[in-house]
Amino acid sequence: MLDIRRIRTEPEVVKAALARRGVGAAEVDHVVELDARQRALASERDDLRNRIKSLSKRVGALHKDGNADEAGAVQAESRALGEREHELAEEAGAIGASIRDLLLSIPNLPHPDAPDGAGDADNPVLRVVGFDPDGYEAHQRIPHWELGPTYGILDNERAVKISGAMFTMQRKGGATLARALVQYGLDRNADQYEEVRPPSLVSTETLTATGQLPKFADDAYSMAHDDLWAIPTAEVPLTSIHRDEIVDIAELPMKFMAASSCFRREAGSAGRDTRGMLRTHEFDKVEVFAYATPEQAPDLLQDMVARTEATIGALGLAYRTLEICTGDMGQSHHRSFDVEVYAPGTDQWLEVSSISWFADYQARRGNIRYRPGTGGTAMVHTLNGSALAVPRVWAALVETYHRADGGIDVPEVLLPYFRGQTRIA
RNA sequence: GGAGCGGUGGCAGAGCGGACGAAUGCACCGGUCUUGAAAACCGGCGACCGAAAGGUUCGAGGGUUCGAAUCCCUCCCGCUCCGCCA
Repeated sequence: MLDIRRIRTEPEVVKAALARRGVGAAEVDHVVELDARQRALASERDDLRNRIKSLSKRVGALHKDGNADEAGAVQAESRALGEREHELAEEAGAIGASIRDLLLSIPNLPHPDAPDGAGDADNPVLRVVGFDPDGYEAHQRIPHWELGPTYGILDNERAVKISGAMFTMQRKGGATLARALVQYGLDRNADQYEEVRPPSLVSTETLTATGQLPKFADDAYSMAHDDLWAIPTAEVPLTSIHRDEIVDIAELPMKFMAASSCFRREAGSAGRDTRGMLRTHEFDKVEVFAYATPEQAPDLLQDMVARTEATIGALGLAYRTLEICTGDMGQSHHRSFDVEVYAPGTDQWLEVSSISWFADYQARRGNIRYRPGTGGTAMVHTLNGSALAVPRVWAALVETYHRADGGIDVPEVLLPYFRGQTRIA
């Protein structure tokens, strides 16, 4: 959510920033217009309330003096004002609600340094690490959706029987690999991040704070009987840990990490990149998250990117890092980077991490504040990133570590999680 | 799910129709004193909207009233007991 005061005082700046994302100005103009009306009504309403208050005090005083007649007259006057006040309050409230609805749908402003672009094709590649296109053998060029069933470590046919299309099931070493990656992802960040095991089902309010609602309700699973949604990422509950609180500036930055299942309906993407483990309705992910001051945020963002790169690199996988251009940013993003891993069998760069700085966009939705020390309160900044998203890393590992003589090796850094085994299969 | 009790400022906790944005204590921030600190004493101290005047805010939303933290209704949350359960 953008700051309404900013929209009010510099609408042209806001519109120009939104234009970089390809977003039109109609909503901004509408907000400005509604805001002016709302404030005029509120002012009139407040004036009436003030008069009603003074009249009521006089009624009390008059009764005390035994002057019942005059008290009755004042009561009648106050009652009339009250009717008008009620109308004004209702109208102002309704306009206020539409303003909020509009604000919730307007995306965040991109960072000045974020590259301009129309879509994902315009995301600049910042660096490519460990990639040699000719460095892969024929046995590494077999996609994981073939290797998986061959070695009995991926059983999607039965996952579909159990739950439907786009669900996966890992077995034996494949299941161990999925769980090992979760543990590994947490261990890589335990030096600085507090581990959290958050709820997987959250309220509408919680899902609204991060930006999934109201606009992207179709992308999330919801419970029929309760006001609950299945989380699409641990970012959602982590962001709401301090919702509606004023956090102590001395504790910033506050860093959390969590492993969770992530649930996504993937509405509209059926049949796209859905083979094997590429896109599934449920997957595991380790997420890192921080509340920070605006000053702390840029360095934290870079640190999160560096951590993810190191985590992937240590697995012996090739990866590349892209910055997300204005045309490809998520609604809540201020500045964003993706890390993609190379899967030789699939022969694709697979997005395994998205690391983003949200500025105060989510904090305003969630009312998460701190005291900057210059008087008053300010919204915190939020950042988060995938430390390790399991399925695509799983795919890249299985393909990369497939051996010429059969079998799949366990990457060295994952050996501690494999109960003494050195083979995934 | 049923019964009972309860939700008030950062925390604890009074108030239960009329000057209540709300006593008191703790915490916090200034000051006096002190070499410094503690103690003591003095003063300050919620948030939100608004340029200001002013308004909002006692779990949320409705209602009664000239006037609601206080009365009524609905909902949400917590605690205790019962039921069910990994």
